[in-house]
Amino acid sequence: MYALVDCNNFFVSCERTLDQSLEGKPVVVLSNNDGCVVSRSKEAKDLGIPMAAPAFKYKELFKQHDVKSFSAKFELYNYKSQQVIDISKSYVMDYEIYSIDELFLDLSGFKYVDIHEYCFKIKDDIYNKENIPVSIGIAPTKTLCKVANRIVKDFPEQFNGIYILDTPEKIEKALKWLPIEDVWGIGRRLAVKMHDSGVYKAWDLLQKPEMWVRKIMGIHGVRMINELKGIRQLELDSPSPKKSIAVTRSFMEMLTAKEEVRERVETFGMYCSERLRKQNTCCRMVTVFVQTNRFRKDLPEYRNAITQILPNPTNSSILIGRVVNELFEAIYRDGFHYKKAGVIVNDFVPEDERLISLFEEDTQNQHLPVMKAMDAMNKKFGKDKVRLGSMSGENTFGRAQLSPEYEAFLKSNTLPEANFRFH
DNA sequence: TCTGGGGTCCTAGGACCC
DNA sequence: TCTGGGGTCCTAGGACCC
Repeated sequence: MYALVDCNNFFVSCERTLDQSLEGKPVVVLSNNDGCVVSRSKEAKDLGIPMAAPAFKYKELFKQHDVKSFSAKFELYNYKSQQVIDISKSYVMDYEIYSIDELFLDLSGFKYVDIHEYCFKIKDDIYNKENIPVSIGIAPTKTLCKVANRIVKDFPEQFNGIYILDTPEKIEKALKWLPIEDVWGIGRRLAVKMHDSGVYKAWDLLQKPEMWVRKIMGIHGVRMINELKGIRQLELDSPSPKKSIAVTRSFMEMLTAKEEVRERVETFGMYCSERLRKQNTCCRMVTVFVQTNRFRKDLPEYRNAITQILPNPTNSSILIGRVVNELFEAIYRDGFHYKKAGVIVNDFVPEDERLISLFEEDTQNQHLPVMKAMDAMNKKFGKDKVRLGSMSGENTFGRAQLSPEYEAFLKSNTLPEANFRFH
């Protein structure tokens, strides 16, 4: 059996560890620029605030019901996440970190242990030490763990945070209850196709011929069906180095000056380079994109992206910055109101296995010591203390004022690397 | 006034090879 | 008259996840 440990409304729970008085009140956490809602307490959900709700549309409601809202504090969330992982993994031999607020535990080999009781101990331990409430869903496959977790959350009084989905009878009952769109791996598009074909519950999908599923959903669908039947198709993954790194942001205000956009894009490129060096890889591809505000139908729309394959893999901020600049020049058009831009790097090779083109000058190795020194100084003295001349050094992204509790937290903790998948 | 920021995997089609 | 077939690699786009 696997267990899925899922932190309840994780970002909000993290905020509550800093301020106990938030307990029992409606609380939301907002994305960058305080744009939209990314985490909601139960009380906030009950007020009808949907996930990803644009904050400006709900301002009145927030005021009316005294909803507390916070800007995201990712250092805090990453730190708490690591604490939860450390506690959970101490109970098992094998585990998989699935996201910032979820991890799978391998319970095979626990034949003679009362799994239910054991998972209660994990849950209580996490709550006692870290003040983070979790739900645990237990089942023979990952997909069924997700279902079990959903059941825990939908029937809180009945299950008290833990549910085991093990017998065929329980599985059948659960799948006849679960809407198809809530199955792990069914997104918005597939949900529509499912409804069109009369599939409304997870159970209905199992009644469809395999060929049909294969045609509509590809190989995912076949795996999904087996997983729902309790036949294991997905193993626990061991942590793997990233295959792409992206730094993208929406701007607080729309930008019309070329140099302002350039400065941001160059900064994004530098962040990408830093993250490449952190995992000791070089990239062979760089992509730059810019776009206008797609919600402003009154303004002309423009979006473009361009990718360059590098002759020699690199993680030098200087070399990547140069490429980013060229690409930016190639796609930037005057006369638009830019709202968002980003840099994405991919196609990685380990730093020490680079194959060098014979015909292109390669200065990566000259840059590396300087870059590593820059990284070390930034680590010691704070983010962006040492930077390239092209960066303005201004804080270009908005963030609300930090609470005193959070300032205290930042001072008192050595923060772990922020390399989790989001959420 | 104001709408997030990351990631992964799969597939179809084209280029190219013999 | 008649115009191969199989394979790989790459890329863009689409789907999904949190």
